[in-house]
Amino acid sequence: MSPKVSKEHKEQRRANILEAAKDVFIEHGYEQTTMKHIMDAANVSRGGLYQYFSNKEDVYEAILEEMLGTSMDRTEEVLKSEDPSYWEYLLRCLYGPDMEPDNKMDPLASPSLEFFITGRNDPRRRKYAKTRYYNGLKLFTDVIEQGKISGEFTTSFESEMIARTIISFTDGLALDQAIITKEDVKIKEQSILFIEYLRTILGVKQ
Amino acid sequence: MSPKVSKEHKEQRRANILEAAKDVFIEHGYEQTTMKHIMDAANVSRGGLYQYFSNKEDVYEAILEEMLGTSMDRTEEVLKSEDPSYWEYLLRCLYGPDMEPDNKMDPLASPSLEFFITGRNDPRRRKYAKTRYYNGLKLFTDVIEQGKISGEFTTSFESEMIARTIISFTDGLALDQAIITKEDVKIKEQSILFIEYLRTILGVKQ
Amino acid sequence: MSPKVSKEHKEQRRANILEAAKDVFIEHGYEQTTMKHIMDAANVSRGGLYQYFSNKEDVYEAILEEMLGTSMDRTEEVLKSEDPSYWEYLLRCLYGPDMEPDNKMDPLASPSLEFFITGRNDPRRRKYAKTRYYNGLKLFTDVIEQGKISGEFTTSFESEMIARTIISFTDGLALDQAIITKEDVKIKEQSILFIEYLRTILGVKQ
Amino acid sequence: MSPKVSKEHKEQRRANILEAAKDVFIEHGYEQTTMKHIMDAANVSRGGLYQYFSNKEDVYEAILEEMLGTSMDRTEEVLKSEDPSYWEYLLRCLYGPDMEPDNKMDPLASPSLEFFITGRNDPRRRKYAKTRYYNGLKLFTDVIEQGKISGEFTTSFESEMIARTIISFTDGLALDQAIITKEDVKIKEQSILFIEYLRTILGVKQ
DNA sequence: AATGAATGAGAATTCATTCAT
DNA sequence: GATGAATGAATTCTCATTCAT
Repeated sequence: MSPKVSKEHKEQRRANILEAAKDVFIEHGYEQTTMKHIMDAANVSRGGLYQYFSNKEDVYEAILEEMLGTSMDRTEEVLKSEDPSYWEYLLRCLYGPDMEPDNKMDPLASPSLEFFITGRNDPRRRKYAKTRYYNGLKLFTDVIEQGKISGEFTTSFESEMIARTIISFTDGLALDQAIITKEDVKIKEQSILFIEYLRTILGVKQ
Repeated sequence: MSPKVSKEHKEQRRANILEAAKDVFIEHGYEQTTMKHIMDAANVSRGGLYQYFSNKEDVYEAILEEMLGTSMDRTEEVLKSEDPSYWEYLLRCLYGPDMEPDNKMDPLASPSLEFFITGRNDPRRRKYAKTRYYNGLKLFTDVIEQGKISGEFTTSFESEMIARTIISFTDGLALDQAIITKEDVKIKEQSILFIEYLRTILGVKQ
Repeated sequence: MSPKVSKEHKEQRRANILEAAKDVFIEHGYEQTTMKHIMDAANVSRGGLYQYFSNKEDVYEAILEEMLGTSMDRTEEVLKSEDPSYWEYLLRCLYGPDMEPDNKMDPLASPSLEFFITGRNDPRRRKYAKTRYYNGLKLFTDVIEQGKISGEFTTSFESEMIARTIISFTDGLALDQAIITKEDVKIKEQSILFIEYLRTILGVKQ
Repeated sequence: MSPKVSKEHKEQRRANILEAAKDVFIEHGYEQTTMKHIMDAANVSRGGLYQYFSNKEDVYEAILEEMLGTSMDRTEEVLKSEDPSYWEYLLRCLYGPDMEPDNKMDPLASPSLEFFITGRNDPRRRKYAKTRYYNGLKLFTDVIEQGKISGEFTTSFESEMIARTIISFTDGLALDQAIITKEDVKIKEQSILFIEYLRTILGVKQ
């Protein structure tokens, strides 16, 4: 009656496939990746793969789901932390715990942008793109709003519009580094300048 | 004896195909478009199409070539114009003659980003992406540099870095409106805020 | 020590599977039905199902076996009954105890015809089809023959040929109602006419 | 501008494929036949075949279309012929010009029945089955009706019901010979008996 | 040059069957 | 005996590209 292999085992297997799939997507990009690539990377048979995911899109959606979940979690986490400063909080959201911009970006950013842009006429994919956008928008808007309330930010600009700018700029950076080269785009330097901009526009009090 | 007429004819035919192809790429996106789509839109036979272009990539490269040419031309044009103000000059580059940002974007931006991002591992495509990037970089850097020299801009930031920011932000905007929706992205409002930013960071003198 | 109980259990399980399988075959037809369908309907695991039947054909053969058995039984039964009239006896065979044709047909007729016709090049299936045919042929021939001997039927036609006609017509009716629609085929009306025909051709004495 | 290969050539090719496909369907049956079989029999490449027919069902529908067309034509033909006798006319419809039943049946009858019965839950196929049924029904009903009017048939039975019987019986015969064997079913003898039946039930006047 | 029929490689998907636990 | 995860063969279908005319 009870299943031969534990449910955890299935979860594990699924997770393994996803891990392998991520690598493949990072290496080949979304469009170029085939189910065969994933099979080979994950060491699953054709049928095995299809047991877990019904097609390539399904695999990628699972990855996105995970990413969105992770980002939500991180957001929660950050929100709970009794950060003394919304400014630092914002920087942490953008550049990680050390608040130091570097030249690294999420390697899944490229295949994700590819997934979204090649599927921009497909409602299903569009929905994922929107979720991703609005998740970010909510996070940044909230932080800025809180900072305003606390008196840390003295800007007269709309919080939401600033939040949008953060996303647009970040996406642009991700896009450019994907299609050109990390080195060419000077992500780090641009980020530093962008931080300056944000500080100014938000009217961050020392 | 002379092939002049026939050559003109060929040019014409090629141009027609490209016009039709643009429409198709705008409608379906780069990946989804097939040679059949182009054939049908351009009213050419299969063989006819292959006489002018050896594959889909070739067609799109021709379109890019034209776009790059046009942008270079526009740059030249603008540079020659005895614009009294580098600031206005910059705005004209970004938002056209009336310097007013609106919600419209180049409809070819989406398929182009798609072309670049899906082909980011292909040196050939990457080269196009780089050319596009560096063309823009050169233009904006030059203008800012000139503005500095003339004393119109009083910034202490590196011209090139500001130029990069312009490109990244613009690309991000283009990307977001492609994958979400014009309305959702509030291009116009974001652009207005971005102009404010530029004005500040460049230290534009009235 | 004795496997009696477990054997009964197995029989029961097998019977359950067959019952469920019948429903599935009736709903989806033979070809469209997959082992998965049967598993789900019977609430058996994949391996469990294969313990009892080695493939879909095997399942259907078991159903046929049962049907043939039932029909033989019914025949026996009817034969034993001290029916005063072979004519009524014949009608009972065709239309059940009340001898009234109606629009209902055996719901397994359709999947069975499908099973036979799609497998008409397979000796194994053909054998089942023949058994079914000759079972019926034997039954009807016997009844007619008996009726002749008893003087109830006064026909000069060969009993076997009339029996064949009964089968062909019945099969035709089953086929047509399967591929068209019960309503469209007017089974009941056709059956009434067919009874008239039989009465005439058999020369049934009141 | 004008096509390289004449339209007739395409028609010819299509017809060739259909001829080959018929043979294959007759040999393997509808379900067992694959596109590969047809490709090989017709000596076309995969792509070539798909240029003419988009899938197996499409191929078979073309065959059916042709059959229905042919049967309609034959009907027209027969109707135009100033046949002196509706009875002979009817026999010609059923058994060809010589009005002699034989053991041969249309070899496409089996795959067609298979096509209809396996697709009985598919509205598209059902429509073909209905068309086929109602075409026949119309033909036979008309002939019988005419025969009644002319006084040649003196039956009091509904023409339509007799017509239905003709179809059901014919279909039953086709089915049985498909799943058993021509020899086993004694088509010729059954047909002779059926003619007797029809003569009686129609009240054919000498 | 132009045509469009023909080609075939490659990707996706399904499902019967096996087999380790 | 039972389970259900895993396998892989078989098939469908699409499209870029070639090529005879």
